[in-house]
Amino acid sequence: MTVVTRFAPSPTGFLHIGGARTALFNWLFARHHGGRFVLRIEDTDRARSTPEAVAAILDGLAWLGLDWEGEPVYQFARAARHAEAALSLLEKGLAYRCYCSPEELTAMREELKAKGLPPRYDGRWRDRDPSEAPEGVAPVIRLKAPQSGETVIDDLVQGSVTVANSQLDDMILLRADGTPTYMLSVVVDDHDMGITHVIRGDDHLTNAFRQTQLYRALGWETPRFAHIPLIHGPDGAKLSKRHGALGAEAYRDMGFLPEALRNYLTRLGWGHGDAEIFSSEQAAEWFTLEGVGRSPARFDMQKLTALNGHYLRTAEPARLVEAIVPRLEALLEAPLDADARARLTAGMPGLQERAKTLVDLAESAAFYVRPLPLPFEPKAKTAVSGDAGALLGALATELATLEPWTRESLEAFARAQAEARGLKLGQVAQPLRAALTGSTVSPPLFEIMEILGRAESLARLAALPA
RNA sequence: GUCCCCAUCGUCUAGAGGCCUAGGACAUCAGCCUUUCACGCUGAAGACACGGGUUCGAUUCCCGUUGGGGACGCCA
Repeated sequence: MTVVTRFAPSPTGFLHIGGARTALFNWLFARHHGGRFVLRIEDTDRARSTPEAVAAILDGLAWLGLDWEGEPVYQFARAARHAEAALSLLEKGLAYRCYCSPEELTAMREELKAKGLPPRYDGRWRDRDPSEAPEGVAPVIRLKAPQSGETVIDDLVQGSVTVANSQLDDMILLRADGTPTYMLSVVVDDHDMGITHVIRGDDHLTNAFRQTQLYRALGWETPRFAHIPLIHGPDGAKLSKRHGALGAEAYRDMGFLPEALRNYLTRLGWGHGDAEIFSSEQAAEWFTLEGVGRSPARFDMQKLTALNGHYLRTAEPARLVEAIVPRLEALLEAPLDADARARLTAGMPGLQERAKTLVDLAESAAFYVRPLPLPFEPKAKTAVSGDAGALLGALATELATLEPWTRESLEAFARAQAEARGLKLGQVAQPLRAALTGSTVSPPLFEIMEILGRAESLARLAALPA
């Protein structure tokens, strides 16, 4: 049997990080088994679903590199099929019409709650004769769920979980307006799409019981369930927008690489021995549901950042240049010319070694492409003032005729100058660094000078702040 | 409130009864490297929530307590 997994987001917002991980686990599981990973857009809530949200989710998945097979299934388009399933249940006496108004149900819940009882539908229309139906009220269709016994799900992550059927009420299948509810749609779609493994957030665990009842009523075999633990914020509470329940594109904008986020998310709630850094191909080879933990995990920006630093250091320089050019152009409010790009390309190895995110990378690369005069950080300004100013003037004179202009000879020059003046190398190098970059932090000085070239270096030495 | 789930360093985790003097990673601290910052390297500190069982022996199995989380919609 071919494994078929799915990711089924509702398009009411962006692809948040928890959803991204759910998609990732489904993708990994399918790949591990040589199966298929498909997408279904759960857009049956017409009031809240938007095409923008669909686009955001698809973009997020694409950016993360989670490719799905075929075209996404739009759930709303299958409403007629869902209704047909509910009607078939009605015919078989496995479902019934309920004429309660929403107000009546709210009152029922509040009354039960006040008594300290669980807020459930009491089944008042379950066995009532349809002839008692009130005039002008459109009924909903409810499943005639078993009232005794228990429902057990054999979850691939959580193990065997049992709930008493008395805890579950008769769920609504079809709304008064004839549209299907989520419970019905999910079951029908998962069945029709041939989904073999439903891997989703733990918050759906209780839904699995109701869905199991529905599968039984419909006479269908249930898929295997795997409810993965939720991701929490740094404070252990449910992940909110304040923490990191941001869209995937927010992580992209913060300068994270998709492979870093994939690696991090894979490791969150899943482990394979001591493995920490691995490709997605490797992860797919290793990925099993047995490796998924059962407790919720907190989202840790620092670890993601550290991982991102690793992937940044090992990335292709050319790719990183392309990634930061738009950021730099936005920063400088001007397009970069070929000369600027050449400097970035030459300087990238030294730059990427030091960056943690693409945002850092762009910031630290900016000095290579800024027009003069350079903006100076306070510390850098201090570093080129006073005695250092005179020193830089003297060095500039010597530098004008230094041959050759290579990092090796520049270093030899700086060492010789330092020795001749009774200074430490750092006392010569720091003022130069500050003068050439406007900062006290940069890639190796002589590498910078070589890349900048003699003319630019001298121009910078001549354009120091007052 | 009812039901369900969870529980190893600050965080993510390894651990499937003796291999545990509980391992790794991030973060933290100290040092080395060094023209700055990173990287890298070395070292330090740091956890089995608690209480009962079961067993010759429990981090590992069972029960309870406590703590955390989730679900209880004509939302998905």
